Amino acid sequence: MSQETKDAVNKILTDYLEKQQHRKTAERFAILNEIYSHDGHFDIEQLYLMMKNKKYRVSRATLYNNIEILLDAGLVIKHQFGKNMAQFEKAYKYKQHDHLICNDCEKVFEFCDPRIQQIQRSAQDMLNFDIINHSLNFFAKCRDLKEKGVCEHLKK
Amino acid sequence: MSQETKDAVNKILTDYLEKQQHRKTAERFAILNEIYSHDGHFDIEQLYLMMKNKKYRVSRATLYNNIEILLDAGLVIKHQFGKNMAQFEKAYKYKQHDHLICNDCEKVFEFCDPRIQQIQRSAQDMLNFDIINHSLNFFAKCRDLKEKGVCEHLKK
DNA sequence: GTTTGTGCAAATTTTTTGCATTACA
DNA sequence: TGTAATGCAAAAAATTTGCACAAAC
Repeated sequence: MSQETKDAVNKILTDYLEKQQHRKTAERFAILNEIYSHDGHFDIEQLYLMMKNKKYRVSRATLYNNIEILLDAGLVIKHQFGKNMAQFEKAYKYKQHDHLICNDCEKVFEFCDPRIQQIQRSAQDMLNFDIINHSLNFFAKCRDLKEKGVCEHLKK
Repeated sequence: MSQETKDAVNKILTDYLEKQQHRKTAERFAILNEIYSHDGHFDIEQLYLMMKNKKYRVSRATLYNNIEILLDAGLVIKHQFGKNMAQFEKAYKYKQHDHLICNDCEKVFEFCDPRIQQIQRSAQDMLNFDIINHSLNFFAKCRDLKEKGVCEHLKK
């Protein structure tokens, strides 16, 4: 990640922790750093393994505790793609996108559609909420698999 | 539920089971019936408890197995509202809707917006899939709680 | 110095699996 | 009758909790 992004997310976390009167521990910044060093989705176990052999090895309990803080600070977003295991993703300056999950091979594809913002505005005004984030998942079957019996995704 | 709906979903399940060459067991129809006897969201444990004291008491394993069949048959839809426990809901002739989850009290609100269908069409054509269903969740903070310090939802 | 946060291991919760038994086809 | 489905209990997977120790403030 770029140095600007790195600085920006560290500042956001610092400000958040001060505002919430939480302590600025080394682990919290190490976790944030690790998350922002990778693209794509991850779960707690993957994050644990990624950090395990690096300078900062943190316990799973600490990861579970701090992912909540990062979620609340808006630095991470949480996904539930149908499996019973939460997936996460960095959120800062990472382009808004949603997901299509293949029912056949379970692969996750991304797409963007600005119209979701309009739906969001309507919903929050109707129900009198301020929407912090959203999760839109489409569950689908591959046309190629249905029509030709094979598809590109299953090969990989 | 109305008798027509009852008949219709039983027919859908019968056809599905025949097509898939799965057996038409009493448990499968009992589970379907129980699900269509209630409105709202439920998890496997609640379904288990609801059936526990009735004429059909089924094991949790059977519920887990058969909810997959009902999902695949399009008779039930699955939600993940942020907790690590899947929630389900009947799907047949139940108006399409999505959910807004309050980050403060965890209550779930429903809303409808036909524009989601347009997004769905764009996404499936771009990625070459046929979308079977979708899940759109908004996570939000209550304006009343923020502005007045109290909100209607927390009282209940 | 106080108190929050961390690490570890144990406990809990949710879901899956193995296997003997039942019952659909 | 052969085989898929069920029930039960045990196992696995994911997350939470309790407590002693470490480290922010």
